[in-house]
Amino acid sequence: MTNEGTREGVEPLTGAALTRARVLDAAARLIGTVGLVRATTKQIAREAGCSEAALYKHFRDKEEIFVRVLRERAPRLAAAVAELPERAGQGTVREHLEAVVVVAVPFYRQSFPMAGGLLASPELLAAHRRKLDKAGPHHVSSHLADYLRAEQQLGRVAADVDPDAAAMLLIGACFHRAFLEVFYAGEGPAEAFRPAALDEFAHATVRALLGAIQAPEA
Amino acid sequence: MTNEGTREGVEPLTGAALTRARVLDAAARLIGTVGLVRATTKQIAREAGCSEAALYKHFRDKEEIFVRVLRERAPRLAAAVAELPERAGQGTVREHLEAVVVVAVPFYRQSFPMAGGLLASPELLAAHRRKLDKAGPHHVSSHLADYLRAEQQLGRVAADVDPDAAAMLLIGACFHRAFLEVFYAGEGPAEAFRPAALDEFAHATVRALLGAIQAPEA
DNA sequence: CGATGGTGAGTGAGTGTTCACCCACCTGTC
DNA sequence: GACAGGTGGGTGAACACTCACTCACCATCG
Repeated sequence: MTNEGTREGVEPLTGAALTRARVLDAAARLIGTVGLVRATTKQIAREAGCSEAALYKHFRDKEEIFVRVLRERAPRLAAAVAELPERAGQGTVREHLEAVVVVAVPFYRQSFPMAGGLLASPELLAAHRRKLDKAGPHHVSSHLADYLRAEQQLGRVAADVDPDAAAMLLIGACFHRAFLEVFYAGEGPAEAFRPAALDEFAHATVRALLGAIQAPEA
Repeated sequence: MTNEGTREGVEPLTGAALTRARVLDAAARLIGTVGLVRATTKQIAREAGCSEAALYKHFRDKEEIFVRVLRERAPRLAAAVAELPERAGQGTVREHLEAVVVVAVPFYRQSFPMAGGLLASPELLAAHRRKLDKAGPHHVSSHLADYLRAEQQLGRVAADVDPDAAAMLLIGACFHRAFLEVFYAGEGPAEAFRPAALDEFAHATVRALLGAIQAPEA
């Protein structure tokens, strides 16, 4: 219980904050391994090395633990994409879009087990939605569309393209890919969904988006 | 076993089959309204107008009810897309792709609440995955890719396009769109996700996929 | 024909288990 | 000694599922 930064060294987390962090880590780990429905208060407490009652010294209820995990432990996808418009004109469009894919797929993969629990329970979903003022899931594609619009004005993206539709295509592909990775975790047509294939996926997907699919004469 | 329509006359479903159908309808309705976690055996029985025990005369356990709902009540998206390759060369590519969008989005929208419950519970997911021999979710995009390949051989789709990546883009957009519709059901930026907008979405998305996004000189 | 027994559908009243959550109490630190 | 942080033990509620039983129906047979 006495804690100098002996073990972590970098982070001088004191008792209370340390326990809080351990609870969030435990919850995140359990959600990823055994799923949201088996991530019970008893399991979280055991994994965090404290009692069930201790959870309620730091969080109002179980739902708040999950909300905090989603907000404090998830990669900041929306924020990363929101910075893209500023980079318009630098590097290549292809590089930026591939970077989005490489960030977005793991983010969605990690978020799916938790989001799944929300989709299965409209009341949880409504509660969570209210807390996501400007970080809602639709902002990812809309920020990406903003970036494409900026590149359009710079002439690096064709003028007759609908930025919203193009952004939806790319983000949707990442979203679907992440779903398939979770769905076939460990089994199924795994060779296509192994993490090492992410770079290939990013390359092929961005290439398809950038290219024309319609034959010249058709 | 003997089944004349003596009582109903109009309804070919007699006692046992009727109850079974009512249970599946009730379960599907509850999943869509109160969510999977609140779709308890008690609620299903009440909604179906029978006792809880009666459920177990027709289904081994609760999980089997959900599996049957998913298999017998959901639109057959994979089957519909699987027929596409035969239609290569007929009509226009645009028409076929827009038709896919119009079918896929409602399908995914309806499936999300149930799939969400699966994602939140790896054991349910594994059980369900085993029963989906050739109807797994990755078949949708792979069948669509087959169709694009067929059109490619007919010269109606550019030869240098990766059919798998293009299919993933379109299906992914539908998948993501359906997710957003469920997530923002009733609230949020609803104007963009109203059902009436589905045709516009299909048109814009397919147009973006068919067009080139990269400027000629870049 | 009418008694007998088998059968599938259905039920009310439970079963054991698991869950989120909480109370009374302890303990180290300012 | 006040108090934040932490605990063991418990609580009522909800859950999926079961049990012993009823009832309607039907085939068989004395």
